[in-house]
Amino acid sequence: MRLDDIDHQIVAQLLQNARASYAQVGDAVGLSAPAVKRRVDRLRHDGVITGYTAVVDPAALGWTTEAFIEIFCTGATAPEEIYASVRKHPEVVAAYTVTGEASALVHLRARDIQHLEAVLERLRREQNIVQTKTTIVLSRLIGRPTDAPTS
Amino acid sequence: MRLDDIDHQIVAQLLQNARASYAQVGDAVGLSAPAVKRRVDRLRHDGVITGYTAVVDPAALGWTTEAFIEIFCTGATAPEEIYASVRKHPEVVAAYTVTGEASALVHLRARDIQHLEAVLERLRREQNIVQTKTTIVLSRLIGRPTDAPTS
DNA sequence: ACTGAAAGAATACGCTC
DNA sequence: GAGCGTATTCTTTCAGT
Repeated sequence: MRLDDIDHQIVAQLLQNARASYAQVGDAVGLSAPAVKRRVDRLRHDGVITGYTAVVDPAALGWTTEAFIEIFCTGATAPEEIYASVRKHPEVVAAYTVTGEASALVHLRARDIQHLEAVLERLRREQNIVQTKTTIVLSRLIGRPTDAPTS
Repeated sequence: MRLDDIDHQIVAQLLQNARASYAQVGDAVGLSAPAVKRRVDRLRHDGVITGYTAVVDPAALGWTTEAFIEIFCTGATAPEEIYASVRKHPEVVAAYTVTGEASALVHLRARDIQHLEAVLERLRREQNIVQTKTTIVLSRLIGRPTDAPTS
């Protein structure tokens, strides 16, 4: 599962435009369309590329509020339990276990402040969670869509 | 620029698989392929969909370390200045200005801990930045690839 | 919404290193 | 044998009506 330079170029192309045709990608990297397809198939099979997604502007869909929540859990709560508590909430975009005082860091998006408040209440009702600390995003400076997949 | 229910379904489909054909999307939402294309064109034109990207597993590319850095700036540093200080570093995946004590929150990815350390040193050399507080990601619990675009 | 022309994807086959 | 390219067939896309 070693990736050569052309593999990296192909990945870069697909990061830029996941709907590009194999011929287009081939033009960019100096390969024929079937050769590109073979490599992409391999990259998918090897788990380097796990999927393709549209890049959507949340604000255009009416999701104007974004926040990071530090979650503090009881004693030694396993990551699986945190996962279970957090995955139910569709507003959660990402969640991580982290070093430091907090047990986990949750990245979420809400329609507005009222919606955010509702989500926080829901989160705090979870059994494991004893405290939350919210940091609201004022503005997004950079946001490369480079996040890893759910599945 | 109002979106009806079918628009939302189309967006959901493309979030799930950006390389799906118009016919496939049409099947899922109950429309013909050309009708889907018209709507997608409109969604792109209206800035709801800003692009398409591959979902890549950073670990498979050798990027195993991830961290969130709270950045503390001198006095009243403008968001533009923070942006300028942060955008140069390719390891930065996302950056936000936030409420709370910190001026900004930076999400970054590095190859390993040594690389992370190097990035932190680079960041701290920036003029505006007086202090950083690093939180290292131990494990990713959830990561829906729903982040907004760069441009 | 449907049809016809054009473009792209997938497979098979032959060539080179 | 591993990898690329060409050729063919089949599907998808797109612009007309």
